[in-house]
Amino acid sequence: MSDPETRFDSEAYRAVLEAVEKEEGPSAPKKRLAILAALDCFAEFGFDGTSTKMIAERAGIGEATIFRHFPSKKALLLRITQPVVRHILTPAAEQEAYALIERFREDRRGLLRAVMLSRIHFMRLYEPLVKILMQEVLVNPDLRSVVVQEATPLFHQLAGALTGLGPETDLDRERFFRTLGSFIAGYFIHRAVLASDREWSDEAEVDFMLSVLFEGLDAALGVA
Amino acid sequence: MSDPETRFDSEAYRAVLEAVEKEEGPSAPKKRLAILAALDCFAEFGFDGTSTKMIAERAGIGEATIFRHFPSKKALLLRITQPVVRHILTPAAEQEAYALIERFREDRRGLLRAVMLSRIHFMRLYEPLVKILMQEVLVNPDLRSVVVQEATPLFHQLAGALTGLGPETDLDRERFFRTLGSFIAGYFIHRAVLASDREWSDEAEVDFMLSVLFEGLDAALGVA
Amino acid sequence: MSDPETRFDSEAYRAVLEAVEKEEGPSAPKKRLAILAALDCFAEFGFDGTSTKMIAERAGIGEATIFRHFPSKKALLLRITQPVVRHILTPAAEQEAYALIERFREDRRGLLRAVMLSRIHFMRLYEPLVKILMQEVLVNPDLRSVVVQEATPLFHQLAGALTGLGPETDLDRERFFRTLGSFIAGYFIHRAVLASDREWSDEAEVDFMLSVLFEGLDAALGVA
Amino acid sequence: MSDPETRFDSEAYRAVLEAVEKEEGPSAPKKRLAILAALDCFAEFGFDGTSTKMIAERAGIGEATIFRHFPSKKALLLRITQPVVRHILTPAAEQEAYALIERFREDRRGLLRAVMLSRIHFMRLYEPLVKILMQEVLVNPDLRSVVVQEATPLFHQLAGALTGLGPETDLDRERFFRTLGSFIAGYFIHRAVLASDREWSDEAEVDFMLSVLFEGLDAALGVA
DNA sequence: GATGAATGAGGTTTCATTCAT
DNA sequence: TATGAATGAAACCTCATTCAT
Repeated sequence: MSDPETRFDSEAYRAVLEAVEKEEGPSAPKKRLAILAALDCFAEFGFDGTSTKMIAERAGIGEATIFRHFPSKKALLLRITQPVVRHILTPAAEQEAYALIERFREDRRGLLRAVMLSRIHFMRLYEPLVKILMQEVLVNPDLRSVVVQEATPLFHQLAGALTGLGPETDLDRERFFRTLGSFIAGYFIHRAVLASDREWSDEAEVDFMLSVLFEGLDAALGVA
Repeated sequence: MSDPETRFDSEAYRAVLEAVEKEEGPSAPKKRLAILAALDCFAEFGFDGTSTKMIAERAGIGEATIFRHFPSKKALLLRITQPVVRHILTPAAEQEAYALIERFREDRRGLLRAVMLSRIHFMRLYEPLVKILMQEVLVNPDLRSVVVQEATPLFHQLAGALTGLGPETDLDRERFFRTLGSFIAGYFIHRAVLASDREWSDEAEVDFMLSVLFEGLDAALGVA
Repeated sequence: MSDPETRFDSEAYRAVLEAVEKEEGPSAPKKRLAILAALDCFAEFGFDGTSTKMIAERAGIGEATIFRHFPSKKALLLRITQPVVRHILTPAAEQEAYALIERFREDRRGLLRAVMLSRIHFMRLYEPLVKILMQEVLVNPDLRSVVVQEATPLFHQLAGALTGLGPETDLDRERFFRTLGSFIAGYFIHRAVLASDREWSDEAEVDFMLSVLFEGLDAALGVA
Repeated sequence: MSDPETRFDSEAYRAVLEAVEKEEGPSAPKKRLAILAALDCFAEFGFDGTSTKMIAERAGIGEATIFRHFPSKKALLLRITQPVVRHILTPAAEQEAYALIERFREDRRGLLRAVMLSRIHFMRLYEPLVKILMQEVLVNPDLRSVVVQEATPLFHQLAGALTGLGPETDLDRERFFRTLGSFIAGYFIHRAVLASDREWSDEAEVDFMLSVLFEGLDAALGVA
């Protein structure tokens, strides 16, 4: 493996680090390496599939150093994921949502487009972390409830803006957001896991989805 | 924990057993218990989060018995998942696809409805196994390629029947199936992971999705 | 590996079987296979390096069958080695020694030659078993004392015949037999372990050794 | 068992440690204990007859500590035996051989005497290790080839010095060294295994052997 | 702050052996 | 007689974590 100092020099890793340090203050250089290597390993092998030895090796540090900075392996996971889930997913997203709602006041399609693109951008930005979350959510009830709790208010806020449309019920909203969430999740899974080698235009993809959503499949296929 | 003999007496467990035994021949009673307990644990804790001791305890058998029937823990995972992925997902699904294509010759919407319902039925039937697959696919390259390999021909077959519609390209097909796949995956995730306590009508859900797909979101919300 | 029925069809294996059956009476066919496979494995991997599973596989029988015929793995070892050590090494050798002593009454060199050739023949005949003994003697005190006990009377008997020669002491005798034993053991080790692929003439080797013993190294090298 | 710190305080153990540390650098104190205890156990029970738990107990350390210093049990064996076989058996012996050859230029008997005494001294010095080698050489092909490889050049070198004597052939040399090797090996086996309680004078033994070798058995027995 | 050394607990797997058929 | 199934005990080895330096 390459030099640990340069190995993690991509946008994704820097973004997670930034989020973590926004909560914990600036960290010692070896702590940063530990965070980045853990992020990398958890995403690749899963939490239980990663040993602290692997992290230490990939970070180029001693195994004991990890425990200087984090009380346990589980804490390391949470100290990496929570800041991103909390500080990034929620408040930033909420702020952003306000701004978008303001900007696309009457333009529902434009609003939806902006939301989807921003969420896809987010997922691309935090790709390794999102992979970790997807795995852990299936297995770790704590993390599951954190994600659900943090994400729902955002959903409800958007719901108000996006739907002003005739006979809506809670069931409808839920269906609507499930549909929206599915699009995004499915898009990410496809891109990140199954077809990670191909390059796509996010904008074209989103426009296709919007065509389907607003005009139906036939129209979308005719248009795309 | 309840009596192992009756603990796994649900449709889901029976279906997986049947699929496994179709490949390996009928198995000794304790081997069956091992399979079922492993299925249960892997789905609940993930592969790496499950110890063979846990499986043995949940199955009510000795730990060594597992290794009489499976050469390793990894092999146990594959011998449970592969038959379902292979014998169930593919040939049965292909056969079924033929029948459906025949039956809904001119009725694209009807065909799509039938396909979605059957896939959702499948996911419900093999729920624990599907959970395992979702986790492992993110982490286990072997299983990943098995899934991709087994699933793609089915996709391509359906593509021919479902799309006969103006200017199609490979890109369109892919988008179309990603959209379809996302719907189903998202639906399953939502149902199985995030809102596992609620009861839904699969039919109503699918009809909503079809409305969106064929007539667009507004029409769907107005109709649903 | 080849068919177990024909795999062990060599002189060495037949000789051990014969020795065992002389003590225990004729044995069931699968018992014979167990004995032969055990002989084979013990010689190749050592007693502790051989598992009952390996024996069963090499014999083409079920693992449990071994325990039908032998109460334990250790007993299996003893029931193979003891008959050969007891009934073959000792009484037969003693009888043979009598005969040789009679025949070579005045011819010490001829007697020694006959003894060495017969012992080398014995080691060749029971090659796998001798390998087993060499290993176990280093590790298994029981077997060690059995071998020492069984072998010493034979040594003393020969001593009387071979040495009638000036100032002998017990120390001399011991040295003499150590020298003799070393020749044979070293010859066997060299042949069986270190240079198992080469073919030698036992007679030429023994004649060389005898030259050394009776005339000294220079004479031997000049003669050989 | 006695205190591990003092248990292994004999020349034999110190010599092996020194050889190992010459290759690997100085080792942590518990690593040294692990090496010594392993040496002890392997010599007493054989490699397969020794468990890592036994080693840990005899060393007075935790079982896991062994695996911090050696990647596997097999590696532990090799890391103990190889340095002795390599650094001691070969280069030192070669150097020594040069010196002896120089010193006993015309005195073949003196040279042979010195070589035998030095080899016997070596075997006494590394007694437990030599026991291990004798066992493993019969069972472990890796070690077998290491020993053969390391030992042959030394043999050939000595051959040139010792034999300058009329009609020699490769066959003669081989026989000669087999004879020599047999003497030494047999002497060691007798001393270490079969009659470990008795005390001998190495010098008297060697002189007896040399008498046999140079003047023949009768002369030797008359002289000894 | 950083780490090599150390380890108890626990992981997967193997073993010799028993038992039901 | 023969064996597939079963297993407690123990094998080798890994893990997350602590501690002395």
